[in-house]
Amino acid sequence: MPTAAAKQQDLNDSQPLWREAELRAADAMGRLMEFWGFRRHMGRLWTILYLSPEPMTTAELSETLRLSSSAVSLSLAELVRWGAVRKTWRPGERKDFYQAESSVWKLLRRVYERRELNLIREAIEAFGDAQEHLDAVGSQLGGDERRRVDHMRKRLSRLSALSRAGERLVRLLIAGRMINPADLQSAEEED
Amino acid sequence: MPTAAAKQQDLNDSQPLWREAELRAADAMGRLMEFWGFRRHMGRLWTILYLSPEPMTTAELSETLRLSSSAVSLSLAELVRWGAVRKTWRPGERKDFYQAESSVWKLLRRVYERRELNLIREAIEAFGDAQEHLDAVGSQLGGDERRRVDHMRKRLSRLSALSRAGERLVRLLIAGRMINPADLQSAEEED
DNA sequence: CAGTTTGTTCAAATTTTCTTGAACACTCGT
DNA sequence: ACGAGTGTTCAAGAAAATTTGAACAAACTG
Repeated sequence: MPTAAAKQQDLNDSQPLWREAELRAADAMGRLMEFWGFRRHMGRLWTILYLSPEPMTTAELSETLRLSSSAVSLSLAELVRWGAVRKTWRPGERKDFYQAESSVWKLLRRVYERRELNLIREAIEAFGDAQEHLDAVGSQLGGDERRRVDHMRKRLSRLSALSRAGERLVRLLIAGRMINPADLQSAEEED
Repeated sequence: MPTAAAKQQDLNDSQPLWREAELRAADAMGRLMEFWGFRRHMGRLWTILYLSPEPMTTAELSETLRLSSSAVSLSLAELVRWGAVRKTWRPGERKDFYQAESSVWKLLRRVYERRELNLIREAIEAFGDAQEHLDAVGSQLGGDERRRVDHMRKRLSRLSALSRAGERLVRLLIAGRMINPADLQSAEEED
């Protein structure tokens, strides 16, 4: 019976020569995606598909990355929902084949549109709520309390201005238009 | 003995009227920060300090957010490392006081500089390694294998170009200069 | 229609991350 | 130097997430 080490060696031997390069790229993308708030396997799977000239099956993917078929199924489904991967089929084959959406720019845009924009909008809303709340109680107060609330009001309106500026920037990004980061800078200066 | 609900009510009653607004804003920022890969408490604590006209002590912070003193200490220390919060002291007081860095733009820039830029650089390096690896094995092959490796080479060089374009964009952002997202778009078109 | 093959869902198990209270360390005033 | 008041570190416990194998479901074949 072969030892575990020997088995591992066999595995290495049976891999195509370019497997190593493929895995390094996949890992790099996995780290990027994980950092960006996605499952790491989404980045890894997408990269394998992106580097492959042919669509691949779940079996090939799970073999390449040594993932269970359920992990592959889960992450692929999410990639499909994000439009990062498409299913295709081949005449005479019953399996599903997957291929990567190859325009990274398109994908970036979609994520900013669906996810980041939403996040910012929620923040804008929350800051707005907080401001309303302050306005409601502010009038009842005097003295120290009043000064305190006035300070909060100024700061909150800066946060609101900043987040609205952020929203505009993301919109511009999505539209592929020029962005001026100085807009953020000035959003918190005006008073 | 008061019930738990009654205790909670007492607590509510003893809070200043603006506490609710403060907490809403803090929570919104906590969500943003958590999404952005930081501890959620960092966003919450920073916001409380940002809204306060006076520097605050750890005791006040832990009371406001109902956090253990160790949680406060941990997150504050990290905020200090990021330059998002500064310690100050008052004559005659032994406690540490904390105040928020109030320029959000400065903070954004620092994070992009220290963290995102680094992340992209690591990815660029990894893609570069993968390319070298491919070049090393590519020459030994022929036929199908050769075609396969050529395809990978094209795709990898696109990933490299994209990540280098990303690095340039982040640099521009940090410098506060205009950014053209179309640079990303064109980075993956040229072949 | 029975039997395969393939894909998805689910709950349990594992791993990772977060939170906390207690122990430790440090500083200052007496 | 001692003791009170602060702040930090650490290990244990709690919570959250990821991962997996197995059960289930769906689609096709003969």
